[in-house]
Parts: sequence; C-alpha cells; structure tokens
Amino acid sequence: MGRPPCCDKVGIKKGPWTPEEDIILVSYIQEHGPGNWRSVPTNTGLLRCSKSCRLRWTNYLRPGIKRGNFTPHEEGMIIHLQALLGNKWAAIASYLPQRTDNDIKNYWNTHLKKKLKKFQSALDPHMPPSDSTKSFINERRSLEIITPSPSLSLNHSSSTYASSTENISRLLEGWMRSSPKTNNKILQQNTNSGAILMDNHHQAYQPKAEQEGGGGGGGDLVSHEEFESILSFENLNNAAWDKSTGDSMPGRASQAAANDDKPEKNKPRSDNNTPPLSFLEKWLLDESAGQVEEMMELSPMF
DNA sequence: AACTTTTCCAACCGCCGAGTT
DNA sequence: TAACTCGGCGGTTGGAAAAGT
Repeated sequence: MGRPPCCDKVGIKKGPWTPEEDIILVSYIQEHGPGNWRSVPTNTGLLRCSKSCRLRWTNYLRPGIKRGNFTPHEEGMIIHLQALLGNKWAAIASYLPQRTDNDIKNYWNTHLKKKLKKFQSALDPHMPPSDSTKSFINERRSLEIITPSPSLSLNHSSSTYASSTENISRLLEGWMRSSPKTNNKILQQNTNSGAILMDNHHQAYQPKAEQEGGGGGGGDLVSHEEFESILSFENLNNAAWDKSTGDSMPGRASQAAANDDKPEKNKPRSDNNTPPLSFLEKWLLDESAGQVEEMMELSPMF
C-alpha cells in the first residue's frame, strides 16, 4: 500500500494564519528546515494541513521574499514571460527569485491583465483613447513610472494581521523578551543553522506608522539588520543561482535549496516546463528585458 | 454618515506527476 | 502492478479595505 495519510482532515483549521501559528511554523522550520511537510502539523501541534503549512512558508514566511512594489522591470519581465510561457506562474517566478508564483499570479490578474487590455485598446486606431484611458495614461506616468504606485505599496491597513516578515519580526521580538530562556536555545540554533527571518523589504516595505511619518508604531521593532545579524539562516536563504550554467532554478528558491539533497520527485514540476535557462535567461535579461523596458518607457501605458 | 460597489490578495481547491509500499 | 500519498501547480474564491455614490 501507499504512504499513510499526510494529515487527518478532521479538525483542520482553515483561513488566515495567526501570528502565533506563524511563530510556531517559523520556529519549527528554523529547527528542522523546510521539507517533510507531512510531519509539520503533527510535530508542531498546528491544526493545519501540511499543504497549508507549505504554502504559508513558501509564499510568506520564507526568507528572501520581496513584497509589493513591482518595478517596471519586473512588470516587463512578467509580461514578456507570460507571453512566452503562458500562465506558468511557477516558471515565471523562477526568473524573479524574490517573487512568489502566487504574487505574480495575483499581480497579473489584478494589474497587468487590465493594463494590457487598456494598452491594446489604446493602440487600436479605431478606438481612440477615452478620457479615462488618457487619465489612466497620465496617472501611470505620474505615479508608476516616476514613483511607485500607491496601490502597489504595502501600505495596507494595519488593523488586521498583515502576515509580513515585518510582523513576524515584531512578534518574535516580543516573544524573545517574554521567554528568554527558550529563545536563547532557539537563538543558539539559529547561530548554527542560520536565520529564518531575513527581511528583504528594506526598499519596498515600510510599516504604516513609518510611512505616515509618525514612527510610533515601529519604535519598538528590532531592526531588520539586527534580525539578520542575530539570525543568519544561510542554508535557507535563496539558493545561489548559477547563471553561468543555468543548471539550477531560481525562485521558490528556498524550496529548491531545501530540495537540493532530495530525490528528483520533490523538484518543482515546472522544471520540466521551463525552457533551458541559458537561452531564456540570456534572451530575457540581456536583450528582451531591455526591449520591454524600452517599450515601457516609450509607451505611456508602461 | 451610511450604504454599495470595486479592488485586492491570502488562502483554499482540485488536479497532476512522481515516489512509496 | 495497483493503490495510495506527497509535493507542487494553476485556477478560483472569501472577505477585508478602499473607493464611489
């Protein structure tokens, strides 16, 4: 017979993750590393299925994730890759190592698809741009080329748990204060095995309080630098992508890194769907991405 | 101010290929 | 070889926040 079931479907919790659950998951992965998701719920006591744990880690908690503020270059890459590969979000994400496939998929569905649609209708000579299109173009010029789009920033309401590494660092900071004994142990492990809480939001993400200039909300935060220095989890950080060989896949990088010593079965299916990196990568990064950027500069839509 | 509509995205669902027994 | 699960993927959705009326 096959393997035993990964988790009992009865009593499985669904919905948004709580800070406490995040901490439990992060702490567990700090200790054991990502992978073997089946054992995560049972070993941690989390009332989540293994899939949910993996998704949470992959999309939000793993180090190296950049959120919000897609740059024009990233937009161009996504548009180009989508045209080339179709809706192979994992494959596309492999060329944008700091982005998750879910993020790219969402961004495509909520932003780029609409923009392309407008762009196409704007290009249609029989359909002169409407006032709304013109204003969109102007808006795009002023907001998204010159400055990051407000809609893309992570200036979400802070009334709900935003599930960012920012919040995790905030939570862990309090957690470390409250139980120094236990946490020293974890810290010890971190020193050996590396940090989980890398935060790559330095440029893209600011807490709301800081953005508003108040600074009150972020005053008691442990800085990202502190966290990085305290917790350096190098073997969980993004796998180095050897661009010269194209042998390894970037993106889902921690997974890839974690899977390096695993059998082939655990490697992403997209491996098979992705054209050889050496070709695409060169084409995208050297030439076409430049063309896209050029197009985006020339085109008011991008 | 109150209500409605739209936007956005975190998370779930179902499927698939591959591995395990 | 069959029956089963795992990990991964893409599509979709629920609900909170934002925008509009």
